[in-house]
Order: sequence, then C-alpha cells, then structure tokens
Amino acid sequence: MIKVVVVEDNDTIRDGLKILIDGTEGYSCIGAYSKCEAMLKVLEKLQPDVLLMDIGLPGMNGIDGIKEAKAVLPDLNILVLTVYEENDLIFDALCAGACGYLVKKTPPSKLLEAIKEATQGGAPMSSHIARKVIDFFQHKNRSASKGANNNLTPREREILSGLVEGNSFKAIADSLFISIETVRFHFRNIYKKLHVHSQSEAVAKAIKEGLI
Amino acid sequence: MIKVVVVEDNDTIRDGLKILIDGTEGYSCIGAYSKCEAMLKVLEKLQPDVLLMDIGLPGMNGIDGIKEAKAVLPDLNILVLTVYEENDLIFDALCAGACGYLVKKTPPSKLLEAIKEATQGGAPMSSHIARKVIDFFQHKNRSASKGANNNLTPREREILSGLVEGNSFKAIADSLFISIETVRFHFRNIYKKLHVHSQSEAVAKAIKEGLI
DNA sequence: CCCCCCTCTACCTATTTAGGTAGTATTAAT
DNA sequence: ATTAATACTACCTAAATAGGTAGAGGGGGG
Repeated sequence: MIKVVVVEDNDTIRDGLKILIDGTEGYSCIGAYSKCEAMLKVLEKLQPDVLLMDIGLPGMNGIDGIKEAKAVLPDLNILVLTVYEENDLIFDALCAGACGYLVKKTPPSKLLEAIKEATQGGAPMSSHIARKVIDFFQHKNRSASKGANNNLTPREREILSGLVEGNSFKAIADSLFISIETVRFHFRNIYKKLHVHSQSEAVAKAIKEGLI
Repeated sequence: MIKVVVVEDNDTIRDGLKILIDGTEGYSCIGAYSKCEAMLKVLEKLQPDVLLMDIGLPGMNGIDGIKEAKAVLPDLNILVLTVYEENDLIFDALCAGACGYLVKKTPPSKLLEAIKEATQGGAPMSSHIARKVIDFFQHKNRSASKGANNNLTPREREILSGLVEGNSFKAIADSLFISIETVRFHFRNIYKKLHVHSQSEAVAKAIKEGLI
C-alpha cells in the first residue's frame, strides 16, 4: 500500500486527488492539506511514501515546503504537481528535493503510475519537463563550447586550463615543455581577449563562462 | 511515419530493433549500422526523425558519435540505448546532445513509445536514469551549501569573494575599508585552510567547491 | 580572569606576474 | 606570393603576490 499525502490549495482538485488515490487498489491518501504549514506539522507522524505537492500555494511557497519536508523526512519522495512550466521553478523544485515534476494536465492513470514510479526509485516527469531538464545539460555545454571561449585558440585554452588547475606560469611551462616566456605571451593575449588583468579574474571568468 | 536510424554493434540486437521498428505501424527503420562512422556518412541524406544509439561501440565511441551527429543535424532527436548506467556516461551523453537515455532491458512497447515521445519534444528516460539526472541537481546544491565552506570565517569568505570577482588585494582592501596588509593576512590563512598557494588555485577551489 | 579565535596592521624578502617591445617559425588562406 | 593567425622565445621594468615574523584589540567560553 502506497501512502500518499497531498498538498493543494484548490479544494476541487485536492478532493479529486484524494478520491482518485483512495479509490485505487494499492494506494491510500493518508492526508490532504491546502497549505504546506499544515502538512509539515503532521508529516513526521504520517510517514507517507509520497508527497504530492502543488507549487503555487498561498502562505509558504511550495519550494520552501519541499525543503522543510525533506528536512523532516530526507528519504521522502516528493512529486511536484503544477501548472507552471517555467524553467526556474522546475530547477528550484528539483534542487529543493523533488524527485519528479508533473504538469496538472497529467491524466489520472499516468499520475498513479508516477506515484508508484517514485516509490521505486524513479523520477517521473512530464515529457516536456524532462526535455527542459536535459536541455539544461546541453545548454551548459553549448555556452561552454560556443559561447565565449570562441576567441581563445586551442593553445590558449590549454594554458588557461593549467592556471585553473592551480599551476604557476613556471609549472605550466614545464608541463607543456615550453618557455615561461611563451606562457606569459599567451597569457597576455588571453587577458586581452577576456578583458581581465589578473590570474584570479581570468580563472573566475574561465570557470563561470565554462571556457575550460 | 517516424523515420528511425539505429546504431548498434551487436548484430542480433540491431536486427531485432530493425524488425521491431519496421514491423510497427507508423515507424520505419531507414538505416541500421554497426558503427558511428558508417551512420555519419549517410546521416544527412537519410534525415531521420530519431537516432537510436548504443554507447559502447567499437571504433568511434557513442558520445563522440552523438556530437558529430548533432553537428550534422542539430535538431535530430538522439536516444541512447545502452547497458551502462554509470553517471559519467549518462551526463556525457546528455551534454553531447542526447535527448533521452534508455537501458537495454526496456521492453519493446516502451521503446516504441519512447521514440514517439522523442519526436514530440519529450525526453524519455528509464526511471532510474531519470532519478540520477535529478539527483545531479540536488547534489549540486548540497555540496554548495554545506560542503567545505565551513572552516572559512565569514570575513575570509568575504575576502575570497572579492578575489573571485576579479579584484586585486588593494581593491579588496579599499572596498572593505581595511589595509592591504590585512587582506594579505587573511589570504595567508585562507591559503592554509584550502591548501593552495596562489590566487588562481584559491579561486578555482572556491568556485568548484561552491565556497562563495 | 585568562585563553582562544577572529580581526586588524606592519615590515621584511624572495618570487611571481603584468605589460611593453621585438623577433623567428609554421601554417592556412587570399 | 603575400598576409593573417598561431605558436614560440627573449629582455626590460614596475607592480603584485607569497610567506615569514610580530604585535594590538575585541569578544566569547571555560
């Protein structure tokens, strides 16, 4: 029996979810609240398997609710159920501890399946949400490979990497079997291209913009 | 009709996939190769909707194959189909441009569904893979908020931040209304605590470990 | 009350970096 | 064949940084 707790401010939806869950073999809705605060008070007693949460709530917002819930029960599976598809909310929710993210138009059968999946170590996501999540990885890379590293030559990137690893000019020179003067030469060009005037600035920019 | 190209070195599996895809209404396997190189040569002509790729291939590895394929057809939906569940491979594949990641034990019906999902802007993933992906976000946060920033005093973090912003010791001193000697004093302590010996190393460590 | 930690300042020396000028060699493109 | 871009080396000066030593003042806890 999968024990589910629901937090959803819309009475109609909340009641609908409770009826759906309780009405399905193997599922039980052991709590349904309109606010995070109310849920958090009894969370430890309830010990649910899955927490189904709305994000756009009055009072404490859903993201903070997730964090607090995770603080009480670190292994709780939290599913976000929402109308929002904004990237920030998705990532905030995932970072806060959600293990899945469903849009509200998800059909009941899929919702029940998602709840079960969550208890089995899965991460149910609506397909468009999943795409946004994986896009994150590609964007991370895109900015790294095209973004701003463009004007740096391969050799310059190599040398800059050495600095990011924490090596001195001399160490970089030795590892590349070139003169320290050559390293200095490259850094002059790197600094010009990145518009910086010190090692630390260059390292910070290199890491932040994913140049390396 | 969804046009699929398969790359898989195991003849049995490859033939099985081709038969499955061709044998299903609405799907067509317009190419099946045992190596990335062969697929890449004809990719532009084939113009498939989905590329189903193995990762552990002889010759060019799957990750590079994904990158090259994306270079030819940037909007191609690439699904990884593999036995590997190592984190690095998953993330490398996603960064390279895969839009989904399926383990080989995925049943045929799920596989076909995943192919369709990919063409509709989804990101089909086996449930355990999805969990690993979302775990990434949570770990990212955990190490950033708790990780190692502990042993630095508030003042030291403040000063280190200045360095990460790209400021010189003097600039940091001025902005905090303290002497440059004080800044140097703090950096000596910061370096000891972080076990580094230069600005760049400190900045790199600070950013990577999320100290700032 | 005393000790420890944090914060602040100073001086010394050796090393490293920043920025400028100047020149050679190789390769790819015009 | 000339140009542009890249990679390499050298020498110069001024500035910044690393590491050591030394000491003052404040606040919290034993």
